[in-house]
Amino acid sequence: MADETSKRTLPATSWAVLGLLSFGEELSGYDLKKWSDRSLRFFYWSPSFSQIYSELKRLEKAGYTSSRMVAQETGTRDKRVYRITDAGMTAVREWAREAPVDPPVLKHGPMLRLWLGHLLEPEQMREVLGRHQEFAEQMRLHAVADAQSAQDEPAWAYPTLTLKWAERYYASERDLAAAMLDDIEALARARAERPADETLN
Amino acid sequence: MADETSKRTLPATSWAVLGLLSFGEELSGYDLKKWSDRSLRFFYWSPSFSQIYSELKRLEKAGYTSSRMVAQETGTRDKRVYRITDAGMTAVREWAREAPVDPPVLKHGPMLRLWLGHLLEPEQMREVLGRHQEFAEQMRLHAVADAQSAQDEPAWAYPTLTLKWAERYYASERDLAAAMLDDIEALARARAERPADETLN
DNA sequence: TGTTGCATGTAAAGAGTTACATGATTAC
DNA sequence: GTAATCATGTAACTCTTTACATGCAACA
Repeated sequence: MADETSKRTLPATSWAVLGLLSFGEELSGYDLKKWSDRSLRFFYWSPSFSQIYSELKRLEKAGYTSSRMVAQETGTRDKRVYRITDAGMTAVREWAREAPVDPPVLKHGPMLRLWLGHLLEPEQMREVLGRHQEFAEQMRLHAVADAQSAQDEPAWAYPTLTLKWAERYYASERDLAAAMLDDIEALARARAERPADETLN
Repeated sequence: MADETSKRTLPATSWAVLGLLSFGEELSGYDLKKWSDRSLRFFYWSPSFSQIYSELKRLEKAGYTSSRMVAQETGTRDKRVYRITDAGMTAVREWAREAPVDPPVLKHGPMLRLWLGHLLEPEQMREVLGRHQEFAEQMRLHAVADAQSAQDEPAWAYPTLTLKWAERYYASERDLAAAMLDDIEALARARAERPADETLN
C-alpha cells in the first residue's frame, strides 16, 4: 500500500537496501551500511551513509519498512531501527522474481589507464597492474573472511554463495592482471626487435 | 590555456573521450560514440550520445579539443568534427601518468538477484545464471571481433591488449556462472537430504 | 587531549540517463 | 511507405557523492 505507483520505479539501490532487510533483522542505517560493506560491496558497490538514510526514508514512505526509535542503555545517541513490513517482503520478492535483470556494469579504472598505454612508460603500466593485483587479492581475502563469518547460518546460504563467487571473481582479476603483464612484456620485446613502428610514444 | 582550474576536476568520462581522440583521428560525436562502443564499453561502459556531446563541449571550453564543421558531399546534415589540441595531448598524458587510478567499480545485476536467493525458486536462479552465461559469451565474441579488426595497427597495440584482457574477462565471467550453477545444485541436494532448515523460502 | 567508533541527517553539486525534437538519406 | 542510419542537441530528471553539522563514549 501507500503509493502504489512508486513500486516499479524504485532504483536497484532501493531494492538492495530492502533486500538487506529481507533477511529479517531489525537494523539501523548505520548497521545497514556495515552489512552492505560486507556483502553488496563485493559485487554491487556499497552506497554511502547519506544514500542509505535517504533510501530508508523512501522505503518507509512506500510502506515497505517500518521504524522505531531505540534508547541506548550505554548512553550513546538514540537510534532508529528499521524492519521490513509484509508489504515490503511481498514487493521485494516480486521484484526479485519478475523485474528484468540489469546487465553487469563495469567501470575498470586500471584498464582505462592501460588502454591509453601509448601515453605511458612501460614502468607505469607495470605499476598500475601491480597495484591492481594487490587490490584484487585484498578483496579476495575480505570475501573469504566475510564468507567464513556467515557460514553455517542457513538464512545466509545464498549470500554465502555470492561471496564464494566473489572470491573466485577476485582471484580471476588477480590472474588476469598477471596475464596482461606478460602480454605487455611480449609487446615490449617485439618492439625492441623491430623499433620502426614508433609512431606514437 | 583556457580554464586552468578545471584540469584536475575533469571526471573520468571526459578523460575517456579525450583519450579516444588521443589516437590522432578527427572524429564527430557520432563517431566517438561508435568507437566508444567498440572499445571502452568492454571495460568502462559507454557514455550516451548526449553525454558525449556535452563532454566535447566541456573539452573544447578547456582548450583540449578544437572543432570544425564539415559539409557532407552526400547531402546528409553537416557534421562537426573534433581533433585533440597540443594542450589536450599534454593534459591527457599528464592525467594518464599522474592521476590516481580509480578502483574498479562493479554493479553486477545478476549477482544482486542471486544474493536474494531465499526469495527465488531454484529454477529462477538457473535462468538468471543461464542468461548471464549467454551475455558473457556474447561480450567475449564481440571483444574478439573488435580486437581482430584493430590488429596489426601499431597505434592500436594497447587498445588491442585491453580487448584481449576483455576476452579473458568475459570467458571468466561465463565460467564463474557455470561454477555457481554447480554450487546451487550442491546446495539444493544438501537441503533435500536435510529439509529441517526451511526457515525462509 | 585527541582519535576512533557510534549515530543521523541536510545541502549542494555533479554525473549520467531518458525522452524529446529535428531532419536528411538509403535500403527494403 | 517505412525502417534504419547518420547526425546534433536540449530539458528534465534521477542517482549518488562530498562536505558539513552535531554530539556522546571509549580508549590511549
